[in-house]
Amino acid sequence: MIIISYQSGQPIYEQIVEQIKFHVMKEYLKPGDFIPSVRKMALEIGVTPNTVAKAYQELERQGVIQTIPGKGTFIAEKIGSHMDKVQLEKIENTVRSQLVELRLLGYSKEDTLKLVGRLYEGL
Amino acid sequence: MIIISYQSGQPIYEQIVEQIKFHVMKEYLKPGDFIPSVRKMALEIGVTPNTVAKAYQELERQGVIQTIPGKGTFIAEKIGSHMDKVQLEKIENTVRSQLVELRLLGYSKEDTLKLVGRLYEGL
Amino acid sequence: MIIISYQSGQPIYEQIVEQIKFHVMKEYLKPGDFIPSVRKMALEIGVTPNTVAKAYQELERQGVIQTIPGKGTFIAEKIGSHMDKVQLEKIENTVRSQLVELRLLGYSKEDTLKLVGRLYEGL
Amino acid sequence: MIIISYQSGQPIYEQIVEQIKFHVMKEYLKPGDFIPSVRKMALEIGVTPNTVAKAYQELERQGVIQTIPGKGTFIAEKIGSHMDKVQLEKIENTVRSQLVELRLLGYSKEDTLKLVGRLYEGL
DNA sequence: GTGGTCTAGACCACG
DNA sequence: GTGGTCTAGACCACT
Repeated sequence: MIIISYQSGQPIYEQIVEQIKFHVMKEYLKPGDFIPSVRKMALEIGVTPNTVAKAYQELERQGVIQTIPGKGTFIAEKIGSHMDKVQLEKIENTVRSQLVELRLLGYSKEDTLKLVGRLYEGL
Repeated sequence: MIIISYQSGQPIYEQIVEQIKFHVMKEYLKPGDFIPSVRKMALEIGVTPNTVAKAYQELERQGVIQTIPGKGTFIAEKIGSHMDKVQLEKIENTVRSQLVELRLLGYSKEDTLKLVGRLYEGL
Repeated sequence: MIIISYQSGQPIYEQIVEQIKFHVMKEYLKPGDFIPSVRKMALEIGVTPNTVAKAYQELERQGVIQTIPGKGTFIAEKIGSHMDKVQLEKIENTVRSQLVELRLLGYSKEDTLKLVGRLYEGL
Repeated sequence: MIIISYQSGQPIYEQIVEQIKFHVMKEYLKPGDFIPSVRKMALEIGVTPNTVAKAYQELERQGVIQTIPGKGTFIAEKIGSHMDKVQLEKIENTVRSQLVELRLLGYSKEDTLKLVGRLYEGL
C-alpha cells in the first residue's frame, strides 16, 4: 500500500522507493513476494507509469527488487548483505547535517540520542 | 572557510547555508561576527554573487544571520531559541528515512544509536 | 489578473505577492485553484520567469500556495491558520507609523477609525 | 532622543524621519524648537552625517522642519495644514495592504478596528 | 563600499 | 510541460 503526498516536496518516485523499502523492512514484503506491475501500481496510486518505472529502476539498482522479463517483479533474496560503503557514507552525511540542525536548536547529545531512539522505536 | 563540491549534486547555495550553520554550531563564528560580503564570498568560492545572496537570504530567513544594507552581514545574537515545530518535523522525517535504510542494512537499535553517537561526537 | 506598476518603486515580485494574496482574500482564487505556471505568468505580465519564481517562492514560504515540481502551482488549503506572532508585530509597526502620519495631518481617533473602516469596506 | 534599530531592516534615515515626526506629534517638539545640527545628531546616534542630512532633507521636503543657513534647523510653524492628497493616497495604500494581511489572518472588520483603536491609543 | 532587484539565457530533475 | 538552479551582467538605494 503506497500513499503519495503531494505536499512534502519529495519527488514521487522517491516516495515510492522509500515506502517499498519500509514495507520490506517491516517484513510486510518478504523476499520472493511479487509486487504489482508498473502499470498496475501506476493505476493504484494515480501517477504516470513513467514515475513508477523510475522508482522500480532505482529499487533494482539498489538490489531491493528483481525483475524477470515476462514473469514480473519481486523482492530480492539478499538485501543489505553487501553493506555498500558509498551508501553508508551517504546516510552518514545526511544524518550528520540533521545533527547540526538539532545542535543549533539546543539539543545535547543525550537529547539527540533519545530522539533517535524514539524514532527507531516508532518504525 | 567555505568549500564547494560540484559533484555532490547539492545546490551550491544549500552548501553555503549548511557550512555557515556548521561554523556557527562549532562557534568558529560567534554572534556579532561579520561574514564576508556577498561579492567577496562569491569571489572566494568562485560563484556568482547571486548564488551567495540566495544563501544569505535563506540564512537570514532562518534567523542565523542579520544584514544591514550598506554595511554588511553578521551572525545573529539569538539562534535557535524559537524551536520551530515544523522544522523539527522535517528533521524527524529526514532522520526516520535514514533509520529505515540503516535497519535494512542490518543495524539494530544499539548499532544505530552507537553510529549516531559517534557522528555527534565527530561534529 | 496581475497588473504591474513600474512607477511605484515597489519590487515587481512584491507586487505579484500582494496581488495574489488580494485575490485569495477576495476569494477570486480559492484553495485548490491552479495559478499560471512561472513561464506563463512571466509572459503575461512581461517580466522574466525568475521574477515570477521569486514571488511564488515567497508565497509558498508564507503558506499561501503550494507547488508540485513538474505539475504546477495552486492555492493552499489552509491559509493564515497559524497566526504568526512576528508577522503580526510587523503589521502593527507598519500601521502604527501610518497612524502617526495621520495624526500629524490632524486626524482624530474617530477620523482614523472611520478612514480604516472605509478602507476595509473597500477591500 | 532618537533610537536606531539595525535589526528592523528599515533604512536609518527613515527611522530618523519617523521618530522626529513622532516627537512632533506628541508635542515633545513644538513649532520653533531647534533640533541638533546634522553633525551633532550624527554623533549622538552614531551614524554618518550623510544619513542624518538625508533625513533632514526629507523632513524639510515634507514641511516638518525648516533650515535657516547659519542659524540652524527648527520645527516648522504649520504642519499638516496642507493635507497633501498624494501623501494621503500613499498612506491609504500602505494601510490597505496591511488590511489585506489582517483579513487573510482571519481578522474581521471589528477585530481590525479594535486593533487600530488600540494602536492609536498607544501612540 | 554594501545588499536588493531585475534581465536574459542556460541546464537539469521531475512527471 | 513543469519548477529549481545557476551564470553574467546591470541598475538602484543605503551608508
